[in-house]
Amino acid sequence: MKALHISEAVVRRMPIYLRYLNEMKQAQIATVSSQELGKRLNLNPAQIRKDLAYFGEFGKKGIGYDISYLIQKIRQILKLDQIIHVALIGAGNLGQALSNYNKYLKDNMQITAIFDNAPQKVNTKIHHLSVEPLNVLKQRVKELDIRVGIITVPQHEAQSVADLLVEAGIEAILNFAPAIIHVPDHVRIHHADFTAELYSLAYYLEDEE
Amino acid sequence: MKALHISEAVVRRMPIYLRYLNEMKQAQIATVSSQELGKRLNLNPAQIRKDLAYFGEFGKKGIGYDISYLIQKIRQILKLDQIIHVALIGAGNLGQALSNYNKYLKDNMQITAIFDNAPQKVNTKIHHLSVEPLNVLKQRVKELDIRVGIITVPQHEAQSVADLLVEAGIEAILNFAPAIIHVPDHVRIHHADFTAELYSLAYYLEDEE
DNA sequence: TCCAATCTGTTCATAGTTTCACATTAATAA
DNA sequence: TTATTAATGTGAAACTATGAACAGATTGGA
Repeated sequence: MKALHISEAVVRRMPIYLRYLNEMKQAQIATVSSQELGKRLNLNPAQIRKDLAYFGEFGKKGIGYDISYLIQKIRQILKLDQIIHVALIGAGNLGQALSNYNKYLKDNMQITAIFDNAPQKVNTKIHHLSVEPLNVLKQRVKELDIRVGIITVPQHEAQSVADLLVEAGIEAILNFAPAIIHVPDHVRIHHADFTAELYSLAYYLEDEE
Repeated sequence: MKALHISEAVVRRMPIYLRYLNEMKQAQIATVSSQELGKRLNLNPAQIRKDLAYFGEFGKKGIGYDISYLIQKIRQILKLDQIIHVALIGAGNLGQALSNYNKYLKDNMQITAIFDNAPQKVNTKIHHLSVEPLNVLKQRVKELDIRVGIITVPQHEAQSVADLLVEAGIEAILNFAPAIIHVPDHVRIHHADFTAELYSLAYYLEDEE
């Protein structure tokens, strides 16, 4: 069932499904159809059914999907049925903002350590975590079983931080710095690039005015 | 030259090109080949050539692309040859972090107003901009010629803020709230969803450990 | 019980995207 | 001047993703 390769587009939709399913569950709703999901998430219902079918037969004909069951399955698919420890590197404004999200993530992915080299930041607390210097990163990654790194340092430091994370044995990186950074093939990297996102929006503005 | 429809994938790569070209220009480099760009940005050179060729013939055979000229062209394509005024709604941690980026953006897209309804935030200053309440948003959007909105309010307020922006006549929205929000077809919306990005990374972690 | 309605999983067609491969052009060096 | 090298722009091929359509399963009501 899991032998074949799942496209990135499919994987990226799974968390979207998961989040909305969680909302529905909280609203005490028991089942949902692909049609309803599609309307809510602006997706084609056939696409949703197909996405889910890559991983198994989770629905019931005539009924739809049992929400609790589907949540459980998607969590398994995304490996969120265990706690994944995450390190944040860069305790600036953005880093602090992201550590706020920890509350949303707490059951699944957890920011477990924050690193920054600025002397005025080291040892300060951000949401009950002490900021630590980068020279202990490698050791702390091992100790805390950290598998994912989030880079929120300035652009020109991003590559060296990534190198450090790779050396520490991290498996995946989410990079917020506005730069393309390079990592070995065995490390997964996603870019969350606010400026690029904003610039591409400009393309769609009306001409002239 | 611009009659045909350009795919979103192409548009999203343009700011990536632009950013790296700007770096090269700063380093006093005059020309670049698609091969070199591709190596640096992890893209296939043919793809880069084709992307650019959608908009015109900017390169020279045997030479490559003149960096200054290409920067100018991409700016035109992305409509960044004018100042685009942007409103930020939500003066929380994330909103403050994003307004830091204003310095990177200052020549092109500029955060011109910040809105938030929390009484303890209204009238405080963030990088020389006063936080204003949402009830003046519509008026201020007109006055300041604001065309783009960035949503950094909590999830459950995101849709109503989007509605307000649409009503104020905004043309494009960048949504940071972890929710799918709905807008009319004439408004362009992009989602910058940190939690979804992080969750999808988990999929690529090694099984077991 | 049986019909109508609902909704999944999947096949197939369509649409879109990426990559290859090459004709063409420009610069450089012999 | 003439080969050689470097690099673009683009047609065609390969690959990927999306969407329509339908068989089959389940429910609920007549």
